[in-house]
Amino acid sequence: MLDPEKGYQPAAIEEEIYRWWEDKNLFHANPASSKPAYSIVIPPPNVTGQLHVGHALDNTLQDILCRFKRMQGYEVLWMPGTDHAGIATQNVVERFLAGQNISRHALGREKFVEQVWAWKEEYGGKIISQLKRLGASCDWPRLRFTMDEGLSRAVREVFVSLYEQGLIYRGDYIINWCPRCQTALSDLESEHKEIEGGLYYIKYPYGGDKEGQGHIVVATTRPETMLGDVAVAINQADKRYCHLPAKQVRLPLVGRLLPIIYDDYVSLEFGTGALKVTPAHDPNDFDLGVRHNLPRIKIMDEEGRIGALGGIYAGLDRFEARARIVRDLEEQGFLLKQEKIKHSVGHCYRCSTIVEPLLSKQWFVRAKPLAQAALSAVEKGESKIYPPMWEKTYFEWLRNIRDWCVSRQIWWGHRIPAWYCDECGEVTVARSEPKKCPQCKHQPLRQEEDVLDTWFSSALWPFSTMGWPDKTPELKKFYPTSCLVTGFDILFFWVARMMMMGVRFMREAPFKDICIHALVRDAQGQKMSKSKGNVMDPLEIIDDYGADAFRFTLAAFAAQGRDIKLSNQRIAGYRNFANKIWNAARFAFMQTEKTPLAPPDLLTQQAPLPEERWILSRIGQTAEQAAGFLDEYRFNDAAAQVYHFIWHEFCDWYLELIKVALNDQSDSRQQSASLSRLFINLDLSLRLVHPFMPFISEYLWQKLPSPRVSESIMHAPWPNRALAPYDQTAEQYIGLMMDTVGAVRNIRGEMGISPAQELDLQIMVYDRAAQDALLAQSKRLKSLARLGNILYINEVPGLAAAAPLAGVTLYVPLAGLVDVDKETARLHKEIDKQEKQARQSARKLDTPGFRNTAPQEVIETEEEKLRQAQSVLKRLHANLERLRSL
RNA sequence: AGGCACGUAGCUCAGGGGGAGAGCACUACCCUGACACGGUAGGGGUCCCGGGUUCAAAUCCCGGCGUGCCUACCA
Repeated sequence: MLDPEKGYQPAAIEEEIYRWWEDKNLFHANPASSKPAYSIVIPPPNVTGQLHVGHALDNTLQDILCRFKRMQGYEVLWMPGTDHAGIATQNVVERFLAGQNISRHALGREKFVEQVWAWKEEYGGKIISQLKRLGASCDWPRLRFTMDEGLSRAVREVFVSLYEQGLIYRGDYIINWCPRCQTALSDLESEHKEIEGGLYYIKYPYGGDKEGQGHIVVATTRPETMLGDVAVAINQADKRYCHLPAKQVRLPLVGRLLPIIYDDYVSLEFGTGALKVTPAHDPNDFDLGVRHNLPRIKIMDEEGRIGALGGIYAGLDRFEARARIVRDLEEQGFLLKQEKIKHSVGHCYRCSTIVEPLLSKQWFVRAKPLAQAALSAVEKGESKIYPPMWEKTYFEWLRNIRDWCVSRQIWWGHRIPAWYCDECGEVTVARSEPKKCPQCKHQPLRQEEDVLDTWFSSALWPFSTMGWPDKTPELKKFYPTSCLVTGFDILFFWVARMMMMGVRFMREAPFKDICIHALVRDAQGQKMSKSKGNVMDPLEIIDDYGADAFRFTLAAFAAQGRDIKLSNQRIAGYRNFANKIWNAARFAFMQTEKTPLAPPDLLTQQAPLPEERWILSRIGQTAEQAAGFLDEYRFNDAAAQVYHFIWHEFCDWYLELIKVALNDQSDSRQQSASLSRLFINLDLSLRLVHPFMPFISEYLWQKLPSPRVSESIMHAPWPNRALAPYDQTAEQYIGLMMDTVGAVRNIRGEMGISPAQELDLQIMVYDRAAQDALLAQSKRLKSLARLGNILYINEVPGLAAAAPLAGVTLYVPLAGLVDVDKETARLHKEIDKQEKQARQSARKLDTPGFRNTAPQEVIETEEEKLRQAQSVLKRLHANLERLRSL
């Protein structure tokens, strides 16, 4: 049945098991169910995406929760879907077309969008099938896409109603512009990175009637923007500029006269205290311009080139222009000095091009009122964030939120439902395309070319996927969702905005809990990236170790608030764990070949053995604790609990103990009863494993010869105290026995007595209950500790080795078993050897040349050797002591 | 610049006012009829440093040092 030669072979069963689950429709969530609801919406991966370890972590955690809650009797909806991922996808397809020498512009908008759809049809399913390999139990027939019919309707509905409520507006503001992607970006999409740049000090000579009588020095990192300067600003409190001779300066290279203005915004510390003001190309200067009513001179175009207003520099790329202007300033004596400076500069989060702050007409969402509601939902505890430290970050961002630029000058996305009348200039925002202008009746109207930020549709995900704006049974049953599981990297991009939209349009926060997990890194703690070549492919990991082992590793690592350092070594460890489970089950199955299962009435007649009561008690305890941990999203603690239970309680003790009864041919009734109970306990134990390791647990569960409570382990109840009652007596009995066996084994190991050698044991008892407990266990005690006779005594015999326990002291008579003289001689020899080793290592470490010249590893080896030798010495001396006492 | 986290065994990390823990790695012995992807036993730590609170601090507080991350409109 289970091939003993090869051990557990995950690849052989995973696909089959998954197909069976799908065929049986076991992931389906029924909104009409009377069970309590539990729901999660998947963070939709990009349609063009490949499954990476981040997805694997995220979805493993969600799957663990879903499977756990299903077993606890909830009607579970795990809503799957994919995201159209505006700029990212457009870039991918653009690059693909570029490979065929086709440019997006040559193709035209309509054809290009067709191409993207075709791309999506071809590759969009890839990540879904990859999620299936992970074991994700999503309700796949519900699969949604942010640009499908229903979700697009939700997007239009939200946009129009926000517009009607005055929460969406269009206007000229400074936005982040990516000259490569040729689109506006939101503040979040501009990633600040520290880079080395130049700080240029430029002389602006006094102008007007003070022409040629000195100058003011301004400092800038972007000298090319001076072409758009309209003023120089100083702080009134700045003593250096108390008595300026002039009210104007002349702009070098250009010759324009600029007013000197005064504003508190200008820092006294930075640069020279004088600030050049360029309202069309800097967000602060823009604000200054508004305050002081300054003109806006836009000198750069959308491709990052100097425009017509840039005079002789027109047509130059922004960085060429910078170099040219610096050169010209220098030649003409305007450049005072330049220094190197480290400063943070915005980069496009999709293509890493340096973002240009640009004056542009865009659509904005008024964020403050929406943010306020999202804020108070968490403050009031309507939604809880785990771990709580993220709350602060969440609050901080929402409190300082700025309006959200939602228009993008790309083609792939939801086209903004606004129409322009070229006749009268009227703008119409509507749910469906208006035939003619409502003002002047002109037709046809021209639709807005821009599309929405991809995060706009993601923000609606928790309710749009459930059919909103219709009132669907799904919304009624499953909204708000129980939990959102995601990485902290999209806390603002996505989580905060879902909160904003959810509270606004559903009047209820979209999640009861928000579980924020960390990032997956490589074994050295480096962020995985293609350029570093340290990317681990989840599919390769699954091929090598199995999905279960991979999942368990992720869960075991998912400690709150700490990044995950993934290593193959660790995954191999949990692969071994899967194998352990496999072999434990194999042991049970093998017993059926020689022992019949007990009929039901025999099970009621035959009282359970202490170890059977004990393991049941442990199952209950493990189930309880693991459940508690999962409810607090402490996946690592839950996983550790299950791991320890299976390996170190179920396998190490229960299986070893029960072998005694299973092999006792003199009592076939007990054999049968114990075998049947073994399967019951295996059944319950597999359930504890199932959320973490769904494949192996289902496979083995299906093979159980005993009757099962449900078609799949997926719907087998999570063990509780009713199924696995607490048994204090059994826990005490077995605990004492475990200690006793351990003590005997310790003596055996330390004294170098062969495991095959049968030992006698003398027990001195101070506690009557302990004696009774041990007496009752003597058969199993003999088997596990390989004992001959057990003797209960009242006084200390002359020749013995002792190990004290609670209530008893154990003596193992060693006369005749250990040749004291021979063993002593051996130990002395060994000690000499270790001392020599230690001296050698110590000497090497002491040699100055050694330390200075040797590579790090050599030193570590010597230190390791020294440490090792010292610890061995310590132990050898202890054993000598012991021998002397014999 | 501000904020948040972290510093515990060789490595990766739990824990958290009174006994210093796990997994892996390491050492020794064992191919014992579930499993060598295994078993049994064992070694190993100034819990970053300095102060304070306390009968008691790895744990709480303050201050350092170090590391990582996030936010930000300082030219």
